[in-house]
Amino acid sequence: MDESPHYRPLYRQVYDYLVRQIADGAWRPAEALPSEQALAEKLRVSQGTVRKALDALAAEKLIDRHQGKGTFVAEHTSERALFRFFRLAEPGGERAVPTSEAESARRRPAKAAELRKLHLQKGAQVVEIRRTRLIGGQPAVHECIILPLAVFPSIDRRQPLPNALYALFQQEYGVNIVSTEEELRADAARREDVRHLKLPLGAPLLQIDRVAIALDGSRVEWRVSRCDTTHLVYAVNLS
Amino acid sequence: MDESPHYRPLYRQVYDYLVRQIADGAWRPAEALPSEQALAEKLRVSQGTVRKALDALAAEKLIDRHQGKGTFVAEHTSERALFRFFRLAEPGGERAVPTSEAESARRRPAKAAELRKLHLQKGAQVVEIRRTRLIGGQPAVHECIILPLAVFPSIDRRQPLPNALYALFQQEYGVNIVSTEEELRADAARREDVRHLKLPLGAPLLQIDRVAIALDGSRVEWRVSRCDTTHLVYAVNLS
DNA sequence: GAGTGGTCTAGACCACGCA
DNA sequence: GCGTGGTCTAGACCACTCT
Repeated sequence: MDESPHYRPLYRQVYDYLVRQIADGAWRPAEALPSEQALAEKLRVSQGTVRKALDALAAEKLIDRHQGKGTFVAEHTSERALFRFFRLAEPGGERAVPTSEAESARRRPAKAAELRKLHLQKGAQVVEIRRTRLIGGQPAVHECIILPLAVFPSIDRRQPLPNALYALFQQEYGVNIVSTEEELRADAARREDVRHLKLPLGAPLLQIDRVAIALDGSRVEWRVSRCDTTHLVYAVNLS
Repeated sequence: MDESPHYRPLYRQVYDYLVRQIADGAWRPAEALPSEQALAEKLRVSQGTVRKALDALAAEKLIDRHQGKGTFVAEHTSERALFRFFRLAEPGGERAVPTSEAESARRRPAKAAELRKLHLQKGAQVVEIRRTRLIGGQPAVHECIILPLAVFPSIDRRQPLPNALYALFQQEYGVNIVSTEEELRADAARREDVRHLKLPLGAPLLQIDRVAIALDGSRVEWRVSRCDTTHLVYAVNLS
């Protein structure tokens, strides 16, 4: 494996090695990794040590393991991505499924706030995507998405964009979203919101400010969603 | 251990046994459990099997483990409970710390919605607590908390209530809150909100509807918080 | 030094998916 | 029946805390 001045357990080194391999695309999404035994022999450690590393990866949903079948790179299918990061639901439970419309994308230099949010260098280019999302045929969310052009080259030329952007990020750009940081607040509908969401001016809406973080820790998306929560709720389960 | 018709791995049986022990208060919060070796001998399993069960408990934050010291029942100190389940923060990061004022508690029969939310039987008594919470000296949240009287006997006579209710639940009633289900929506300030939160009528506010779930899976608290998010945000990190 | 949890190993056997 | 991951064991050694 590798040597470092500070002590790092063997299984941790195996873990880091595997994360790097996945991030570098050594195995495609949904493709099988080598078996525990094969990895153990290749890395010259015991099978138990490999297993501990793989269990950690599975806990973070980076891989899927199936007894009798093998270990696979987790795939950001649109259903999974929606279920994992899209939190709007009917009050009481059922997860809501959105469709998109009225989409636009354009590239431009990043503004100061965007440089800060995405940890970009001055002068960086971004793509701004705006779209309205419908739930049950009704406009429910309008969102503004900022992406660094350097991470997603020419993504602005790729219209229409799929409903689940994170699946596109993974499949076409090799970018795995592993976590998000969100800030929620209530705000009053502005003229712009009235236009997008058929709400009265000043009506309360829920604003979700999200930064998405990739496998390598970089901040690759800033998304501000303004949601009509008359018929929907944002559902969180903490534990 | 025990026998059941369906297959349950040994470590799972050890896990269930330990959960039951903790739920029954076999060890007080912050008290040490027996060592891995001692548990292994008592339960007639290998140390590795006990370890796997303990690791799972630690992952769910039911116990704390410290190399060289031992394994301890996790304690819901007020700081920890606030950090874990109180999500209001300054925009950008710093977690906000609330104080309470204008508190009231009274017992009464549960209403229909409360029976449903808390899975109570008709005729059950509940305690309704209302309080305003200040952040930085300013009223920021008004909440209405519904508790089943059967679970928290005489809790209505215990005023003033501590800021962190979940620590009280654990220490005085043996009730460990392990998870919550929340639904968030934006709403317009009503007359009642104006009185509590110094907001203009109709101003947007964030409503958090939370059910808290105890170690045994029972639903032991329904809390509706109405928050002024002019200066605060609700922060969520998903992964 | 004694006792705790943490790491690592080697090997046996079980449960599952598939051909 | 073979190969996969899942469980379980026994034992060695390491790292940390406390006395």
